[in-house]
Amino acid sequence: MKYNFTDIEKRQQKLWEEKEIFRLDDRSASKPYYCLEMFPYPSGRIHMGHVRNYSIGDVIARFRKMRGFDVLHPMGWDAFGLPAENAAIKHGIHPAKWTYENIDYMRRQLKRMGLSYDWSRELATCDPEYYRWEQLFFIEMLEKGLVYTKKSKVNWCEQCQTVLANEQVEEGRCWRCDTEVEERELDGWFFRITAYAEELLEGCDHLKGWPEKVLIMQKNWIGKSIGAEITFPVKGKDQPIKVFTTRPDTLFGVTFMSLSPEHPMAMELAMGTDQEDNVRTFIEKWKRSLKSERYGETEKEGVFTGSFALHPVTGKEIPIFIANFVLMEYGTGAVMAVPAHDQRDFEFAKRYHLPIRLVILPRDSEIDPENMSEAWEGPGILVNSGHFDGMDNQEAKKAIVDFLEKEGKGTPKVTYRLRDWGISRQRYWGAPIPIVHCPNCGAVPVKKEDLPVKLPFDVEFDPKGRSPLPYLKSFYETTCPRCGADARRETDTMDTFVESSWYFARYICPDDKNRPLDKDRVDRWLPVDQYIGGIEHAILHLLYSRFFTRVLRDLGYLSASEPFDRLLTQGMVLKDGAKMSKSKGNVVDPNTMIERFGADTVRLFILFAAPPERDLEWSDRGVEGAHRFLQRIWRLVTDNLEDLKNVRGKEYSSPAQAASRHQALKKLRQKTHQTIGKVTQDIEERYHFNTAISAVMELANETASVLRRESASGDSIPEDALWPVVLEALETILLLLSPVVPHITAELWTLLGHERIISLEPWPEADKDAAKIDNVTIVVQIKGKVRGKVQVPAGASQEEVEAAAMEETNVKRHLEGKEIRKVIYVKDRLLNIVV
RNA sequence: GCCGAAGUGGCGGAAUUGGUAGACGCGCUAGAUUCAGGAUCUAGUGGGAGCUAUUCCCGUGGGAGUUCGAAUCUCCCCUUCGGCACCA
Repeated sequence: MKYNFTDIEKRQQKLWEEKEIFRLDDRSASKPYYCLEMFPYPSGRIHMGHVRNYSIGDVIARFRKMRGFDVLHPMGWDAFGLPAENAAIKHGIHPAKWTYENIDYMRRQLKRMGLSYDWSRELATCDPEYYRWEQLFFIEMLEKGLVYTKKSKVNWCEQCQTVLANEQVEEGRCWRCDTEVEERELDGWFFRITAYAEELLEGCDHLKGWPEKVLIMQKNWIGKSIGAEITFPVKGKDQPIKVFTTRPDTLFGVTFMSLSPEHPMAMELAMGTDQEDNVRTFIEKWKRSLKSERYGETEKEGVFTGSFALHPVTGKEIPIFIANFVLMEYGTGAVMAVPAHDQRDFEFAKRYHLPIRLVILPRDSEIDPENMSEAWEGPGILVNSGHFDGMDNQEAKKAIVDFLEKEGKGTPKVTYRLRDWGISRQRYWGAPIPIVHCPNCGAVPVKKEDLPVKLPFDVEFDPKGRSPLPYLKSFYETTCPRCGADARRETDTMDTFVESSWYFARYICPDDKNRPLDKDRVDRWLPVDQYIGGIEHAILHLLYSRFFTRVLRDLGYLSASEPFDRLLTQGMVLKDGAKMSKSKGNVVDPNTMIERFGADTVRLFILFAAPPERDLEWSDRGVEGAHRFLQRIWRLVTDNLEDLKNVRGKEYSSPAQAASRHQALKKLRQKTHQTIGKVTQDIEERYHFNTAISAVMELANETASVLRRESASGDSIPEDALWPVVLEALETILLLLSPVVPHITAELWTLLGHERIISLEPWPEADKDAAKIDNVTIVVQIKGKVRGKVQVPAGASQEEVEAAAMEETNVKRHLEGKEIRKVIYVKDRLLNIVV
């Protein structure tokens, strides 16, 4: 019988669909398990990254199901986004049509992979029935003060004709098209993610099932700094300048002050001084410079303002500079400069010949205050610091802030790097922001009962790429929900990351027409037990989802604080050492591979070639190898089908009895049950599918070798003993492999005469007695070098093993004339004799 | 610059807690089968030495250390990848 994977896969998939075996009734589940993979953007067709992502998720979902869990395993589409609009401009096809056609095609592709999704829960985020709820959240967040609008400097991508969030700018470039980002002043809507900064940071410590790497990236992104805000009076002015510092201990080392060129007082300080022209020139030059020129480590430059601040403790005059390296967005836009203990201030002081005043003396290294070559940023003892002298600098931080606070000159302060999430996009293909701009009332939310604000379909696309919405009268012309006056509808749409920040919750109740989330149902399933996706979302999507979950919790929609209990970040799929991409021409198309080898082979290869978190090198030879293995399994069952089927009909020995009748069978049975243990552990605890698969390969090899020896040496093993043990081994192989290669195992399972679909079978349990090893090989080392091996019964005492070891000729040879000083014995493993 | 991860045969990788380094697969070599190729099967496959023995030496990026014993722990260095990047 030939392994006709095309027919088999088609037939099995049809059967699963007809019998709805992966459909879940979430309300009657007694052992809920939520397995989720990041949903795809319907870009056209799936790529190997998707294949890997979904194969990993499918093994976990199928495994859990066989372990008796009620598995929620949904799939949907992250369907809003710019490529759809670009396609519209380029090919004249409507974004909706383009998107839904892609969804249809990609859904077929996913189905061909044999993934165990409950397709009845499928959703697309561009569906008004989906985004209407998001508009509702927006309004409720607005009511709670979690949404606000402001005019601000934003990241603008000219190519995409839209604003980008901070998280979407990578090295000063657009995350999507790599265009250099410009700065623009624009009105925009913001989600107050900073209100949750502390909670999001603190939450990282409880996400035990997340990779450390992702948590560190999130923590860094939130960027908490503990310090103080200190007020410096300005000589001859009423208004003081506030600075933020994490080093209040260095307060007495302040010799000047640096302001950002964007600081509101920058120009004012220079007015009327002889520095006025210099400062104006400097600021103007800075404003003209590109963001990319300011970015990174550029030469420190600045200009004196002509004004002086007064040291809050000593009252000494401190020159105020404008400096190119001071960021307006962080802290207060002004810094107290301590050149002796901050490298940037040090470089600046050197360049402009400003005094350097040492106030922290390191304990063990010598510093010559006259000839410092770099700032000392380490710990030490305070000097030149008035009555704080002699104090440890860590203690001094608190002491000085306490002192300033008492004097009314400073307060403890915590600052975060995280900025609020700008969600306005000047794009068409997104969820409309449910706001109306009224000349009398200002920005007014749409009435909840009027939701959704539907995205209009009959639009003309602008070849320059601008959104058509601001030009579409029928859309923007409206009346104020509050006063009824003629008003203009908001024409920006929401960042598509908003949709993906809560889709995992909607999958639980996609059928609910009356509310976004049914709390009772949602609370049973969230957080997601296992989430799987690419590392590229380490900050973006994963941070936004964590934020959104907390918002929904505080709006009363659900109880969870975290969306994802465990997170698995899979590595990339590479070809010839590089990420697959059209421009490099190293793309391997999943379709081609599935046609040539079948979905099972592709799944098997991709899971076998590397552990999931690591990058995976695509290898055509490796795929052939995976296919060969499946062929072997196929033959192993079909070549012996009659004998195997006979086992149940005839009065054969039970596997346990049969094993006791022949050594080779005992060994095979032992291997069978050991493999169950190993595979279960590898999948359940470690997600190391590669080693799980290799363990099954070993069992298959052992089974084949028993059969081969049997046929070669005639009838040394009685049939009624052989076949029960071989059948047990083969059925175990099928069950253990079924989450990985569901089609071939299902087919063979049926051929062996089983009525029930293999995916509905319980996961095998290892028989501890059968798996037990009775003889172990103990390594005998002499001074840590292997000199021999001895066979002893498992659990043998040190005396027994020593006695056996002394019989070994090679061991004897090495011990000759030497004195045994010490013997180390590790039970069932090794004996080390030290001479 | 800072933070993090990784470095093991010709290749992908294994070694879960410090205890036989190289499981499993790919590739390669030889043989069987075959008209041939492919497929399949069998045996071998880290390097070196060798009185061919149940042998010895070397070997997990490099160097030191801890230990009876280190791919695994500690310190220093090198390389690659990822993240952040003047965050006061």
